[in-house]
Amino acid sequence: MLKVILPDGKSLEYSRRVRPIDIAADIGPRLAKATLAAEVEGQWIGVHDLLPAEGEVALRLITAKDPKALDLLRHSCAHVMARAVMRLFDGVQLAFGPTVADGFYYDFQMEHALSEADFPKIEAEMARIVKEDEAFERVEMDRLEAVKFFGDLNQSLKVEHLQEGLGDQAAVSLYRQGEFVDLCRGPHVPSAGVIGAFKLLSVAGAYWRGDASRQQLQRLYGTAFFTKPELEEHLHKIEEAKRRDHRVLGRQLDLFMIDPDVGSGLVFWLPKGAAVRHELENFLYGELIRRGYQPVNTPVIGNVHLYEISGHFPYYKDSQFPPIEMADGERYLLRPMNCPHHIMVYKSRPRSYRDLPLRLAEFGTVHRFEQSGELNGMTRVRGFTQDDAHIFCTEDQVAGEFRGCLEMTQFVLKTLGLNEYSVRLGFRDPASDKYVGSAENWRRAEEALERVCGEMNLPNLHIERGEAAFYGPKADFVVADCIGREWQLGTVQLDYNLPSEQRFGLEYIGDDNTPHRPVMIHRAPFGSFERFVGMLIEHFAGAFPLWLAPEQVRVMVVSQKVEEYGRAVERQLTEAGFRVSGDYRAEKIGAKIRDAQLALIPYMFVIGGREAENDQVAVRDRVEGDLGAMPLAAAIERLRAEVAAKTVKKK
RNA sequence: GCUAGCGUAGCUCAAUCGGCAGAGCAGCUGAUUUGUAAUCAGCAGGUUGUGGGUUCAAGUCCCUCCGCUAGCUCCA
Repeated sequence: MLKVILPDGKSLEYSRRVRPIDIAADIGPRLAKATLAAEVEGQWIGVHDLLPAEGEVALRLITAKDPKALDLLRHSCAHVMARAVMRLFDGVQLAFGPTVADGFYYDFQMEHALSEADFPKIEAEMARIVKEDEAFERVEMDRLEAVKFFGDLNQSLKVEHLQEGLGDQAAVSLYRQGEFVDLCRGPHVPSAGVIGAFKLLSVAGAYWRGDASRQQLQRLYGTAFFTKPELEEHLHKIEEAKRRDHRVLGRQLDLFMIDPDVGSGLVFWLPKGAAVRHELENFLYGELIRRGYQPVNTPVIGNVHLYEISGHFPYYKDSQFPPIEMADGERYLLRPMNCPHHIMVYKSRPRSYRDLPLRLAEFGTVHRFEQSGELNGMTRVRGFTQDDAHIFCTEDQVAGEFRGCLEMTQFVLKTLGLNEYSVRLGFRDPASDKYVGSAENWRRAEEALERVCGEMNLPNLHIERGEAAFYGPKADFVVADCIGREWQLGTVQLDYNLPSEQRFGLEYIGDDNTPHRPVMIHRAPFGSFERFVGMLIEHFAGAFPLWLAPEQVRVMVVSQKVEEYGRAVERQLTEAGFRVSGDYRAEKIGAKIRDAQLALIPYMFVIGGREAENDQVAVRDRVEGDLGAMPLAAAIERLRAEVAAKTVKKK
């Protein structure tokens, strides 16, 4: 006898083995039709899966209204896609087919190279399968039995996974839909007919089991929704996002460029982009001074010997610009990071505990030879400037300093209105051998970090094992770009390694008159100016707040008759410290306004005969429109206040 | 680096089966002197990413290299 307890407290009893679909049917035929899955003791199961023969289970029926139901639908759609591909092409080996943030993919190994030209054909076959509306069916199997089963089907990737990838798991589950069957944990929607709308999006390569040394599979991406309007809205959103891509806006707004003749991944900051960066540098510099940092400037190249001591040189050899060898045999490396140089500043004289914490800051330019396929606009480049600093402190000061770094990063992000980010604690993967330093140091560092972060109110704080730097654990501020890719911006990293005996052997004399070892903190609130500004362009869709706008005001004359007064206004704005330009073309005022609107200039000062007579300007706000005429002095005061407050206007 | 796709004027894009490289915007010149999102006319702009091949003929087909895009791998 099985007792099924429903969420509303009612219960049903069964003396035969039942499935969720049976229970839904007993409650009502309409519910049976709408039920996609069931939740039993926190686990989702399929509608056709058998419940236990006896005992008591709490059961919740899942319909399309459940937010997680979309995942279920997409995973089922992935199976439908794989089925269509297998129907259309020969020799298809199945790999994995999970859901991702906005859709799903399936990996295949097959002779035919898939391309977008194949999409209509595959989509048509998928539509046929959806129309056929066959049920998904769960099959349980002993693992060895499954090895034979997939072996008979010539699915060698599945056999390999069953033999090597599943540990000592004894039984596995398969899902079958018509002639298609795959190893799958499930659950699935009851039948394919539930899939209301789907679309294939792209095809790309992916390594078997994410290992670059193994064979490459073809990964087919798609997405699915319960209804067509939802799909269309999603596709529309993707189009909108493309419009705010920093690479597109960077060109349109003349912010930056990359010239392949100079080198891939090497960014030119054009005058307008440089203006934005300059404002950000000023802002950060002020914060550094306020928070007790001491700015330094250090060389952008250094003797290879230095990086051998730090351990970077042999370790990251492949992703560095190769060293320059001089006639005397000395070798110099374009620096891939600033830390060793700041360490040399620390070492330039004996240090006392009274010097600590020593906070050395530098907008330091570094170069790394990233693989060509990893380059991306401003977000992944080969030369970039970090808003870097290194804090040398005592063991006792670590928690407080680390906290200070996190607070500064939060302050910076808040000032810019960047509130959508998550904080990732990158810890060591104990199974890997890529880390240096004693297990004891790692344990201490990770504990300290977790404690400090836990005390603060950090958004979406989560731990990821294996995400640590090779020398210590870190806290990364991760922001998603307009098409959903995640980028690490700010970072705070703890380092017990570089100060150690094996590396630079840093010391300070304590109040007990004996030498002690300092701890190092690496931190960069922006990460790099390149990546940060790339994200900011997308965040603001190119419409920077007044204090950052490359061009803050455009003066425009209604007629060239008042050009003289216009130029006087422009001069006064320049003298008041604003970035300003003037439009004295023989165009209609409507055309000038349109051009300024498209250039996303925050303020337009319109000047005609009336203003010229009264020493006024007609102020137009890019977002709010015409604000009417006011004395020039009042307009300047208004702008000053807005710049000082670093106001971020909601669109 | 790997897999796939793409590369035409400064930008966005055309060019049917391999048959005279073209438009809009931007630029320049002239006219127009304008009141809150596009005044009109004209001019100029190209070794179709590079190098090679096939062909009577290549933007179009094939190969090489370079670059870009998506994903994978990587990210001190």
